[in-house]
Amino acid sequence: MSTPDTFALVDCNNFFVSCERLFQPELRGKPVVVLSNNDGCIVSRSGEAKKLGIPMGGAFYKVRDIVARHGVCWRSSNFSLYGDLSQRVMRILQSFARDVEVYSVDEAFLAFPFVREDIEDVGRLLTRQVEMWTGIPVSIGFAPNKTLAKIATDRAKKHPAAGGVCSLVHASEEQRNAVLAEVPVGDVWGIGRRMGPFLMQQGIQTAYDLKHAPEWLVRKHLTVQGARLVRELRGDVCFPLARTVPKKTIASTRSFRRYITDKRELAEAIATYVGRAARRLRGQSSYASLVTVYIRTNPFSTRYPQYHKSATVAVPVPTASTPRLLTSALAALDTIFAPGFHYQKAGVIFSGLLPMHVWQRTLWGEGEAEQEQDDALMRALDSMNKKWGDGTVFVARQGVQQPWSMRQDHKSRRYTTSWQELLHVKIS
DNA sequence: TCTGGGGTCCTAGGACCC
DNA sequence: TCTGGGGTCCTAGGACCC
Repeated sequence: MSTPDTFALVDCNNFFVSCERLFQPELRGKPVVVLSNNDGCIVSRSGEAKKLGIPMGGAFYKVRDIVARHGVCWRSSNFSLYGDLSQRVMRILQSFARDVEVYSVDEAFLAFPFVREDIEDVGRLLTRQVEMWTGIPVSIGFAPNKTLAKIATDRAKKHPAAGGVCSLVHASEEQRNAVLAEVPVGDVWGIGRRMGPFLMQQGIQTAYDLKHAPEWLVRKHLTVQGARLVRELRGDVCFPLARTVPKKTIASTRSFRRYITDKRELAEAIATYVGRAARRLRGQSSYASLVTVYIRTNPFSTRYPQYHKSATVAVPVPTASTPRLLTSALAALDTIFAPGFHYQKAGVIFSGLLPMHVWQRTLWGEGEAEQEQDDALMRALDSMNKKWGDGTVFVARQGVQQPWSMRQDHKSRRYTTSWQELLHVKIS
């Protein structure tokens, strides 16, 4: 594939809040926030909530007073709803461009093999279409590469008069420089918490400064990824559109509703996470060869002593079988568990993933029958859970009560993915 | 009382080999 | 007396993203 001539980034505005508003019109025009798992952090804010100074990613309990004073509405996160709406948006984008990279739940890069004069009209058509068909407002930025498209999209959001569209495709060098000079260096895609302040210290305040950073500084202090980023600011293409490839690691981690001190409860949580991650592993037709388990106390706590540890074990034979992966995970837990601590979070990570068919081809018959049996059993389990709902069949070790499972006090219904929770509309 | 979850990529440093 | 150095592979951990 030759290098595309135009890149676009489509970004859903306040995505989780927009999803909640779609089915709860009473939330429109009000300050709204959506919280992370366990109702811990703020992960999405409406424009009204941003204006109140509620920080993105901040701890919810720290802004309780603002919430009370201004009547801010809040919702626990509802990922099955967001995932479903995300897919609908992405399908529409795929009808606009052949090359689409779904970058995250609320963002996608598009590539076009042409440069057109009327690209902003295309953008307006696209944003209208998405909003009309899904109810989700989006912004779009066009540019000659991904890094600049990201900047264009941010600009589109800041200047709503332009209809949620911004293009840097036809901008002259001077115009582009003027735009870059308004972007703080820390807001550039790929410059984070550590590099941002460091670059500022070096006198590099804006994206424009970074674009013109001296070569020695780029080589000495930026990673290869950082050097590519600088080249993209200059207009080169260093980050091509990525194809959808299988994940290299699959993780399931959660913090608990309350502290766990009991090893048996910790094992229940681990078993639950193994089940969840193993299902996603099978979803991409992979086997895992390594299982990592980690446990930790609350790093913010000053009341209790700190402890965190992880262990990685190789499974005897790469597998996607929940019970076999669980055996390895519990063995790993045995090596790291220490009594007397208040555990706040645990996680399971599968790595060393390989495609099932590749593995099976290299198998020499040894263990093949067992593996086929495992796979058949898991297929049956997955299809039952798909048919009758999650949690119909599970490994007993997961526990039934799960008193440690996460807190979600203000969760909206699964309007689009659960028959029991479908939106009922009265037609008179 | 209460601070998320799931990823990718890169680098440094140790082990090992010749 | 004087005890190398370069390459590769692996892993842990950091930085960054949404």
